[in-house]
Amino acid sequence: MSIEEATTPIARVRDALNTDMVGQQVRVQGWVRTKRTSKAGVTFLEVNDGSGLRNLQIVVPESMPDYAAVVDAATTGASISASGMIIQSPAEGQETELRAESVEIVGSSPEYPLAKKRHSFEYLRTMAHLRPRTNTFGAVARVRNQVSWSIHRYFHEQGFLYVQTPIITGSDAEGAGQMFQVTSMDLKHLPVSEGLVDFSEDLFGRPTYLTVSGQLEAEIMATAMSSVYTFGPTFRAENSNTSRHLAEFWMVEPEVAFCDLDGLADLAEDFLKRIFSDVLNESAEDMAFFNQRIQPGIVESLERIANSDFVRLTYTEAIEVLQRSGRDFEFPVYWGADLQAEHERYLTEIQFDAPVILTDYPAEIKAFYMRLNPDGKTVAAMDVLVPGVGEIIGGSQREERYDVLLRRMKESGLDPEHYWWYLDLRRFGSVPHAGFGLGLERVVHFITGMQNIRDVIPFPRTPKNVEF
RNA sequence: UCCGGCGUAGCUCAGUGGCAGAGCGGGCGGCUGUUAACCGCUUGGUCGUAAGUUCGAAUCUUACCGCCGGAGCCA
Repeated sequence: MSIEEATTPIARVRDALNTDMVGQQVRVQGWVRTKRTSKAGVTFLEVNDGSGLRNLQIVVPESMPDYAAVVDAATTGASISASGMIIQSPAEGQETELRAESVEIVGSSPEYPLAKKRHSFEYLRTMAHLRPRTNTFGAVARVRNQVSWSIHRYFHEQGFLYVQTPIITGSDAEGAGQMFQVTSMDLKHLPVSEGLVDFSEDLFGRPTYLTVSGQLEAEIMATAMSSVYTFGPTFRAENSNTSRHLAEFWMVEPEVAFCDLDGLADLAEDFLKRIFSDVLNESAEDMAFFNQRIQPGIVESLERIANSDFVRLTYTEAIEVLQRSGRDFEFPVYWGADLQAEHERYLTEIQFDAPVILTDYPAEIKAFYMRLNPDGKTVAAMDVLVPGVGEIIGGSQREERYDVLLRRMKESGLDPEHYWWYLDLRRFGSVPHAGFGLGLERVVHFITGMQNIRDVIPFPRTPKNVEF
């Protein structure tokens, strides 16, 4: 590389596609998507660097030094660095192109396994190290980034404090499924005392687990800082084999002091609408791609949702709606039964065709920390259901009354001594508070219209899948 | 974990008891300011693994492994 080339400003592909750049001398670095050689003495390289969906066409003239060698090595997948001038393209298909004066092959790519054709998502999952280089997975990565930013921005603007809750926890029943156990002990030589593993030998001196939720710790922070949220990885050791579950996923959990269930539902609705409109505005190109190639109508659907009220009804009302529907459900509908996927789907896809916020579930089917309603049989719980994906948010007003919480804990078979600090929050300045959990992947799943949640996280962890 | 479906060329799939196939990709050649390029030729196989039935198995049976879809659990 000459000194002149080294000092040429680097342009991202996304910027080089802008007609404002015409006449600029730039260097573009990226990976070759396709190569087309014309015998008229010119080769076209389409290059992408992840900055956007569209590729930059680099026109390599035969007169360029090392033309034959460069063109030979610039195969699909190769990384290159090209210098030249951005010009207005004389041909159809793109507004600008780079007229190369020099092209350096940074890394060649013989026998690249991803052909220039459509691959099944199942096959691409076996190529998780290369699939970010495809249009679909590049777009997913950018939308996921946009959603993450939007989440932080929303809460920041609302005056929430971003707090970090632990990933390793000593609580063995946070109320959300099977947990992964964490240990530093040698599993081949476990210290055993009276037939049981002696955890006093373990690093923490007791059994520890990967967190399934940051909620309990977020409640601690909320009862000091008022409005907080966590945003981090969570883990479920369930043997779930579905298109909607992961063993490791990212969850956003706001927790708000001096807030009841109505306030929480308002927050959830405002929050979701904001994410949807942000993505539509700021990832328009990628969303147009999903709309065209993945799920026709998804853009219009998101626009409608962002601009209309969510349907709100209580569990009891939902049961009545389902019973009146005349539908022959596989699982019977009666008060006290947990709603099945088919019931949720009926409500959100057929009855209302909109997001639905269901509230006030029977206490028996919900967690111990949810606030008992005055009727004594329901709790102030809330699920937000969206068409296609189902439950996207689960939350509740928390039980702030010491005696009620203690009783509910015992009824759930939990040892109050393990939750002494959680109970303490109800002894010292207790306050009504509420919070919810939103699965990042569920949101991206819904927004992109991708069929499988394993395709909206770069490195999915599911049973028997941890290669990358 | 349960139910159902599927494992055949690098990829997507056809072949359902009698010679192992197509399209795409790869290679070679032609053509072209090209752009899902196009045209011709060509390459390419442990039919998931193991056992069984049969004169003969990719095809039928059994077990196992893997993948996909649905259900449950949930976000």
